[in-house]
Amino acid sequence: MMYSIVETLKKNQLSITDSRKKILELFVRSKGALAHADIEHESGAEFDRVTIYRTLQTFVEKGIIHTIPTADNSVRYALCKDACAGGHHHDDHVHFMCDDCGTTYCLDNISVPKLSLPDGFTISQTDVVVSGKCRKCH
Amino acid sequence: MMYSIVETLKKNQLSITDSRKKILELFVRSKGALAHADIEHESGAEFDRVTIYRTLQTFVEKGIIHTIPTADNSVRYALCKDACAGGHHHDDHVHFMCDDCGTTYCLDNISVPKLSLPDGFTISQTDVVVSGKCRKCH
DNA sequence: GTAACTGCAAAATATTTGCATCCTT
DNA sequence: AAGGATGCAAATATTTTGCAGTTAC
Repeated sequence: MMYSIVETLKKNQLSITDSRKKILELFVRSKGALAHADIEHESGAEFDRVTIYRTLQTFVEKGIIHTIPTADNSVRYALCKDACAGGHHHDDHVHFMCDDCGTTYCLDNISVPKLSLPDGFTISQTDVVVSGKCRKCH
Repeated sequence: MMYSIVETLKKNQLSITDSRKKILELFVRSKGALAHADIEHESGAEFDRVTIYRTLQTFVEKGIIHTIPTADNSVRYALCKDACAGGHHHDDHVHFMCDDCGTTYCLDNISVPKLSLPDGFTISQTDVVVSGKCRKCH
């Protein structure tokens, strides 16, 4: 399936700018999740740090990308599935982070099991963060 | 069951100092997880920021506390069960973070479901991060 | 042309490091 | 007494904010 950068931006009422196109393209091309620093480096330091911060924030608000909770509390982002768009991330995710190489995968096709919590707790979202060794590191 | 602050420190070959005793006591008394800032405030700003950083790091290394992956990537810590001690956190956890009040709970008695990942992935740890409304906020 | 986006400077916040002093054992 | 722990100062890293100039539409 084709992912159209420009379409995605338009669909979310965002103007088409260089930084948005290139940063979104990085996500589309990337297999794993990206941290702020990854974007800074992989884009060849083409944009200001601040622009990257603001672009990521905008993308998160629009539901184009989402943040990933990681075991080491580093901030990483990954593309959302179409279902996410609109700023509501009600889909449940499984994320995998490799202990060796640090690559973070978004395992969208693995379903998150339903949990039953103690009385008085209501669930709005469930994230599963798995650590271990990935394909490449075996 | 009784949790002995001093015993825990001794068991881990740590010298018994004021900051360690008081910070560990905060964790024992606290129902939820604590962030660096919580400790700074709740301890009455009694210790230097740096001491708190170093103490938390020491406790994590010794397996007395562990960090919690949160949906908003804020760094929080919670007491480990006895099984954790020794620096190996091989137990799987369910953590709950309230969208309203931010309180983070360590739900040790809820078991983490086993997942099957794609070929080539090996699991060392599974964290489940649940968001929603807690008891107090309903 | 206008509103939105970007870059630069700077502020605010968070974390780490070095070193002299103090405390635990 | 000796080694480790703490406090302070400062370096470094991260994130946010304000504003003027630029760009998309």
